[in-house]
Amino acid sequence: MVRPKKRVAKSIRANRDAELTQRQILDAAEQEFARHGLKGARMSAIADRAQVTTATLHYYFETKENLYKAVLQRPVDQIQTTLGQLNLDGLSPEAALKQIIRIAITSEAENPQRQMLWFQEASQNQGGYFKECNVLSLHAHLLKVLEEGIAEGCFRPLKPFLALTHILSVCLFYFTVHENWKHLTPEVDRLSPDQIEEHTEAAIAFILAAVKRTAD
Amino acid sequence: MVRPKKRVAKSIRANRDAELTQRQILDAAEQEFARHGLKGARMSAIADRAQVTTATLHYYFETKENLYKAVLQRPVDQIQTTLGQLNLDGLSPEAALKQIIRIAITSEAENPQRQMLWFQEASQNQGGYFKECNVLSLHAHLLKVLEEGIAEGCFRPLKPFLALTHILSVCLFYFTVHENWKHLTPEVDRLSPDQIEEHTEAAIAFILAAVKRTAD
DNA sequence: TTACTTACTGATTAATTAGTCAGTTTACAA
DNA sequence: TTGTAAACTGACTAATTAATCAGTAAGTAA
Repeated sequence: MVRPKKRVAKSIRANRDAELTQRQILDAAEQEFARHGLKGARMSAIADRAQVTTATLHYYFETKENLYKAVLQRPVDQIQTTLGQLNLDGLSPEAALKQIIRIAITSEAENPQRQMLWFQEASQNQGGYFKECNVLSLHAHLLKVLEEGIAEGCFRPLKPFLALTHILSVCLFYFTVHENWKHLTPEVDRLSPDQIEEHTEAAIAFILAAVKRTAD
Repeated sequence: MVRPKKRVAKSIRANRDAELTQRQILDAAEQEFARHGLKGARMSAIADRAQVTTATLHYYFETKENLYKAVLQRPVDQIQTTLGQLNLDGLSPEAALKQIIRIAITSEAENPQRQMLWFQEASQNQGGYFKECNVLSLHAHLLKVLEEGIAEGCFRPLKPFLALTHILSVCLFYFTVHENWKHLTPEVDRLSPDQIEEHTEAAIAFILAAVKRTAD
């Protein structure tokens, strides 16, 4: 005798808003993938954080890998938007550089976990998912400013690409290591607005001093 | 009727050297954990790379977590040794700083994948396994040099801890992003000795210019 | 009210993965 | 040669995990 299964009624998700649900899933997935990478991330952890079941994850994104790709796509789009608003025309190389430093730090501060997403992707999957999209337009702007400044003589005769690396280092490494330094000085919240402002000012002073031609 | 199992004879591992085997396992595990973190790493991948079976991994290290801890311990011991040979007495702050920059870059260049090991640990496990050990003795040296230089007036009046961060950024971020920049300029091997030497020289020039008091 | 579509889930399956263990091979001492 | 301990493995188990799918609740239009 086969007893038909009786399911209990569900209340669950009040919203029933496909767009909102997907955004919640992507937010949760971004956290999880940033922490654990593609392989290390757990669909169940993402589902829990997004307050849905794993079946819902598959309903919207089919596979874990698709969800991962969707997560990677978001910051790309966002950076593209940010840079669309950027206009450096008419600024001196020095002023333009200051502007770029501020933008780099600000956009990183908004999503500090994306650092790790980016590094995980490069180290685990050889950056395959990033290959085609040019996230690197900020780099292009910076490189142009550096080359102009060197040509005009207001910057030292730097090697442009190494200088680019070192400048971005100063801006971004702060966020890369902030987790590592939590256990050094647990009382300081290095992601608080005023700590980030201090970092920004110090970074500008540091970088400007490093690249500007000294009076001779 | 029970047919008793006959196992075929094995040649396999010629060496049969416990110490060597363990080192091979640790090397393989360091690569795998650096790429994928604790959760994402696969015991089978480690076993394959080390040319042993997963049973051997458990024979020597019991659990995945123990193996992970053993992997983390090695760099700690190694850095401790390196710093034991360091002597900055009698050097000017500027010369001492140059020395520290060279050491930081050199030791990072020897094991560029350890960057990720370190970051993975911080982001995945809140740096729990690192808490008790003071890997940070290089930081202590650097901080001391900076404070002396500021006090003597040969460095600008920097905030010591932010300056420390920015200096280490310039030295280390190069290795953090080198995977990300492979797909930008695939033809350049940024880990080759001469590329690293270029980075070192540029980093020294950059940092010194950034911290030194300008003639006034 | 009814018919239909979309959003979402519980329960289950198939595949992967850490961990176990009895047993085999090698080195070496007596 | 024999005995013994250490090094190592093949074959297995238990647990975890991604993926599936039939089915249910909610919205919507006729």
